[in-house]
Amino acid sequence: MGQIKPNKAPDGSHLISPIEVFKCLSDETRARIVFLVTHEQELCVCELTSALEAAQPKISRHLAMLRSCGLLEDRRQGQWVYYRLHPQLPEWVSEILKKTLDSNAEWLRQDIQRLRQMRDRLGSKPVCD
Amino acid sequence: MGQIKPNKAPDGSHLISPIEVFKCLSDETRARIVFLVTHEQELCVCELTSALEAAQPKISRHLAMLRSCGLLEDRRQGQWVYYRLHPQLPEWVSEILKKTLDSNAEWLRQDIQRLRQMRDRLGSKPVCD
DNA sequence: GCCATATATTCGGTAAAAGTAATATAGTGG
DNA sequence: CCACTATATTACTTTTACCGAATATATGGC
Repeated sequence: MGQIKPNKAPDGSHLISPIEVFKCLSDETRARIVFLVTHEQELCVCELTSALEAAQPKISRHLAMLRSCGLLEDRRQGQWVYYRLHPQLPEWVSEILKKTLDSNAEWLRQDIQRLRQMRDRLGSKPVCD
Repeated sequence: MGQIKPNKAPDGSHLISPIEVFKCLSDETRARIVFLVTHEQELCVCELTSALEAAQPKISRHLAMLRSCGLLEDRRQGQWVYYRLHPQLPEWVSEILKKTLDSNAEWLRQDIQRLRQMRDRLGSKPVCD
């Protein structure tokens, strides 16, 4: 995965090639991140490490790739960094994300469940929010 | 890309994971093959080598991967082998192929053009048909 | 400034994927 | 059976991508 800076298309959406998109989604860790974020709107890094049960540097490295190709956008809030789908994602990309997610719900079940459990465990405590 | 034999889902469609699909499409040669086939319904190997201007063994190797994961189906006719999208492809896969193709027409333009030129050059001669 | 927590980056090793060249198989027509 | 064309496969080399461990940076609270 090279480091490609996203350019703008005439309509203001990001210029991102099919290959780039599919490369992003061809790694299991990245795919789970992208689809979790698609499902949950916004997630911080610690939620992702919990949900995926993966080491933090691993998640961060993949997040960097997803950022650099324009699929995700990050937003810092205090010590936390939140990731969401890039708002200027071309329509066809959001479409295939949604379609794939809807048709493969079972696939993400465990990750989503771990996410819920983590949130329940934290209860109303103001951590990571 | 491993050699994974496609299994059947309850509805008769192939069981193919999102990751497998995206891995197939993450290589430029394979993506061009798949989208060309999506666009043209059916293509034989020699048409693909011409359209992509690639060595025949290279095309054949990628075709083997696309076959083994259930994305393409092959059909032999005389000395030619024709490839098409696998008829039992899950609906979500055909959807994202169509959507991606429609939204990235420019991307395949040259390949399609070379295909047309090849066909024009052969004219009505009964080669590769 | 110091410590704790959250996140990012770098480095070195390794394994998987892609390319090239050579060779094998399959079908067709003589 | 032989020669020819189309396609597939194998063996080898090179490149790319991923991972783990260590380290760096950023923020918040004292």
